[in-house]
Amino acid sequence: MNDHTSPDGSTNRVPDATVARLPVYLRALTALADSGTQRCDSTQLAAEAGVNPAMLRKDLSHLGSYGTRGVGYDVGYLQYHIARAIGQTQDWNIAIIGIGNLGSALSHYAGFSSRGMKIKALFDADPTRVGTKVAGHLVHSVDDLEKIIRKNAIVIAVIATPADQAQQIADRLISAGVTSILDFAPVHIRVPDHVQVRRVDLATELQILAYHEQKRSELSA
Amino acid sequence: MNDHTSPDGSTNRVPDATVARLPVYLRALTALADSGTQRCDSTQLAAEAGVNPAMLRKDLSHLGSYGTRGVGYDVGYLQYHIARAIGQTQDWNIAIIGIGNLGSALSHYAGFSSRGMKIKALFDADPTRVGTKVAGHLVHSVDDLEKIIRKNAIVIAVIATPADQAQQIADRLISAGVTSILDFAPVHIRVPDHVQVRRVDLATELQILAYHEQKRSELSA
DNA sequence: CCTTGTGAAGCTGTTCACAGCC
DNA sequence: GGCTGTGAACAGCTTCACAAGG
Repeated sequence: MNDHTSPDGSTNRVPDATVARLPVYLRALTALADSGTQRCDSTQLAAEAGVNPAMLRKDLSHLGSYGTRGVGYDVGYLQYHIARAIGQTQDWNIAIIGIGNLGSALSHYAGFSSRGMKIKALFDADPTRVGTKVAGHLVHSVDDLEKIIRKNAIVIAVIATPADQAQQIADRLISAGVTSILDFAPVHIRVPDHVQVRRVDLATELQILAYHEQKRSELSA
Repeated sequence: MNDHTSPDGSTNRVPDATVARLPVYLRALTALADSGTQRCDSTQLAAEAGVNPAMLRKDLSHLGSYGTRGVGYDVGYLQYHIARAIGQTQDWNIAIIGIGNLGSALSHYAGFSSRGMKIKALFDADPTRVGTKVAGHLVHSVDDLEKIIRKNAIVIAVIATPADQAQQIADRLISAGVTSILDFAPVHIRVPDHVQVRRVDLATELQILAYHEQKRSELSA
């Protein structure tokens, strides 16, 4: 037995790699639950999530002991405990800055709200977009960024602006209280230590695939 | 000195973690070049890319020895060699399947073509979308998938369909010759060993940020 | 003298294999 | 008997610190 989520509420470190997989497990469990499955073992769940069963068990062991030896896991029970661990029991208000093609697509994305991510404010610098509605949300002027972020106490924001504006927008978001940023702009943004940034680089993903394709074709040379 | 890209063309293994950062370095170099910088050292370039200078140097050492001790790197020279290493000297034809909000945004994304990724074909299952033009490209019926993929010898494809169609589309793509898939659908897709998949999960990225936000707020409890 | 390129050390993450428990 | 939970072995990645070399 382990220390995990101690009775007094003090929790210990879950490895980053594990944290990144917990939402995947949760999604896999939801899929099982939707298909009427009430119990599963680590092999099934791992297959659904696309990982090795040993890794799944090790990951879950960082949260606590929510399975039954010789039997497996109760889908609903495990679902609840993972959801709890990753903060899925509460909703998070988010803002999206830059309502171009990508920002607009993100605004429409149904996967956010089903995961507890509530879009609370959209911003754009283009006066022809300000005042329009996208996916049912009013697009605010970026001039009102600080005011609206503060008023709604938003701490998670998505940057979908052109590269040359990302740093400046990040600085303003942080000054208004944002402490987590998802960055789609293809530049590294500099932030203070207390702010976390995750970057998603769409072109880079394709370049990584292309690298391996190239290696493959070199073999036939 | 090292074995690296041997004279006979046989290359050796570059670590995956390095491959994933090479496009970032290339982008950083392009930014420097655009601002008129001709020479840089590992500290500058690493700062631009958001990594530790030692890691940058170690990464580059897997490609060869393209710097000058006591001086630094020639921007254009290094740019060329990284571009060469990741296959950026040729263009890659890609297909996008699922032209909803996300697929449409990806079709418009300028960052692809500037990185050598040429959109060659768009597909959708919705008859009201088939035949329309998105970002200058005709949307084909998914019925013609195999035919068009084969005709254009496309090996890299992007799946932006709903989750429940992703596996079936992947199977069809692979049967038509695709060997690299970028998957935006929130499910793990099963593929043969010779096919590589990279998954981008937008909601998961926000959930990871939320996890750390939650940890933070627990401290004040 | 300055910065690269790189062994070696240290760290993190993954897999194995089996003890523990139902 | 069978599956979980986990120590121990392993593999890969990052950082350090310095020798090599312009």
